[in-house]
Amino acid sequence: MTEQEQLRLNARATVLKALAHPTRLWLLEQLQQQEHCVCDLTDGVNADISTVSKHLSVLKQAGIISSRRDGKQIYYRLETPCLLKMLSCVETVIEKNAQNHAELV
Amino acid sequence: MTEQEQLRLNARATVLKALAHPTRLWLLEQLQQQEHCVCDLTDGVNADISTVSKHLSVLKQAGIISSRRDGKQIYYRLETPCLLKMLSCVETVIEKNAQNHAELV
DNA sequence: AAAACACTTGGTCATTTCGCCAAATAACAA
DNA sequence: TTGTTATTTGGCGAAATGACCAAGTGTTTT
Repeated sequence: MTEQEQLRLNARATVLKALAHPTRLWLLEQLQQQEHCVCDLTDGVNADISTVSKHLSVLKQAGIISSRRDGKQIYYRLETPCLLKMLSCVETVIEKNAQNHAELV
Repeated sequence: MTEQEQLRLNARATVLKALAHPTRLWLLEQLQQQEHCVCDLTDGVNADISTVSKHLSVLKQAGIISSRRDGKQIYYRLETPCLLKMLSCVETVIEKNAQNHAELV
């Protein structure tokens, strides 16, 4: 693995790490159709507001979402909609796993 | 977030977490064309054999790769080739980030 | 059977992640 | 200005992750 490759793979891993959390995946699904403020999003998640805020911050840091302030609220928006579509392949893995597991029973 | 949703998102997050490591991404790229034994793969990674073996085990556990024994060696194979293709969207995020960063300078 | 080879597993330690609470900031309202 | 609402940030403890070394397993060679 060259240093060049190392950098490239680090960048990819960073984005994937940001995606790799159930709450963050849920947040992204909420943002798929339209932007939302933190208060909207907090309602659906069973977690502290500060926790949600930090998850959003992770996604923003990774460049997956962006934010804008409107009065007291901050609205988050999905920047790269293909990310959610791309998960169809992840779904393939999961279905395959379920099949394999079923075969073993 | 319903319990149903929770389970679905956990499954996705598990697969994404398995992908979210530079060394594991590198291993997957090696496996893209053909299967390889651990010794092949260890050569390219600057890490202990046991470390590589554990990374492969994570990928296998997630159902991303599979393995077969041939004599003394164990060969790993990519089970879901679409995973690597899907990373093109991750690449989009990275490029966008690079642009944004450039604009700020 | 003993040695050598290829790999995995267990143990340990350092680092990171996650979730909550409390405190800080930012915008608006009274 | 003081208070209120919306959100972020800092700090802390618990849990997960990652890397190495050493020991264990399975296979072939001698």
